[in-house]
Amino acid sequence: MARAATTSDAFNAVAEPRRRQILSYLVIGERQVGEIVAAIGLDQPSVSKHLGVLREVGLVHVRRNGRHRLYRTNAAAIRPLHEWTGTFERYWQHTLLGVKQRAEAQMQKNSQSNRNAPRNTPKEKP
Amino acid sequence: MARAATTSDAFNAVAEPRRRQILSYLVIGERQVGEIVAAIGLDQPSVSKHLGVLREVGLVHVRRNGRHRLYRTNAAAIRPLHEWTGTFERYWQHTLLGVKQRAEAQMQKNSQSNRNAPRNTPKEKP
DNA sequence: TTGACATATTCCTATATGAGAATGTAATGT
DNA sequence: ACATTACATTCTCATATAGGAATATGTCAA
Repeated sequence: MARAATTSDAFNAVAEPRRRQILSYLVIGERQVGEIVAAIGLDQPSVSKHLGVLREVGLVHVRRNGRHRLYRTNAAAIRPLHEWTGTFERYWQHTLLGVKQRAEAQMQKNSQSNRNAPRNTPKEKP
Repeated sequence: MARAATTSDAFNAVAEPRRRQILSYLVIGERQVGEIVAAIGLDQPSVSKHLGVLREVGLVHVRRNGRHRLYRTNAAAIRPLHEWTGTFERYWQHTLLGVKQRAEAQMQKNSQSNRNAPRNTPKEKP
């Protein structure tokens, strides 16, 4: 069997980086395709195709307004992904730090208002 | 350009359902490949290949023990996915219910200890 | 050494991309 | 009616699977 279709579920649809970009962009509010094209920096047909995939799995909603189409992110469709990844939360909390150290880190965070916080988990050695 | 490799990042690796199954199974603790094969119900070579993908993106760790290899989920590698999906949280909270109704739902949840809670977001009309 | 067991890798093939180019379609203005 | 604007769709192609079958590698036991 080949790889599952990108339209088979939200997990597959979101695997493509440009589609994640589009979703992040469209969560702020409705935008027409031309705006997305300008914001993402991809040609119009490619954007339309990505929007087609997102539409098919329900990750975006469309509304027609004259000759424009207004897209917006359907955040609710992302929720299952958040919940699945969330089932691992209690495990990664115990991965790198001991309980005591995490408590200290928490206090730091509370007092220092968390500036320059790294966005992602640091890469691990291969 | 073709589709990005499954090994290009955690998003792509996790798009495959069997790999998600494997990750959920291996988060409990170390298991050897034979156990995974039995638990997942897929032939051994396929499981080995899925494990190879998960290894390459750092979603699992391996340890050799005699002729067995003990795999376990590296939950920390799932965290970036949880965080990305989490950026949409405040939007889906306002999708279906008004503030008042959500408050009521919250009280119900607190008093009733949440039995028979649905696992996923219900499907939407096509 | 030889054999058995546990995993990994290679080869094969049908299928599905994502981007680029070209074209189709619908709505609006004049 | 016609040109223009705003999107969507179709076609082509290089590339990457996922699974099945077969085979290779590595480790222990006798």
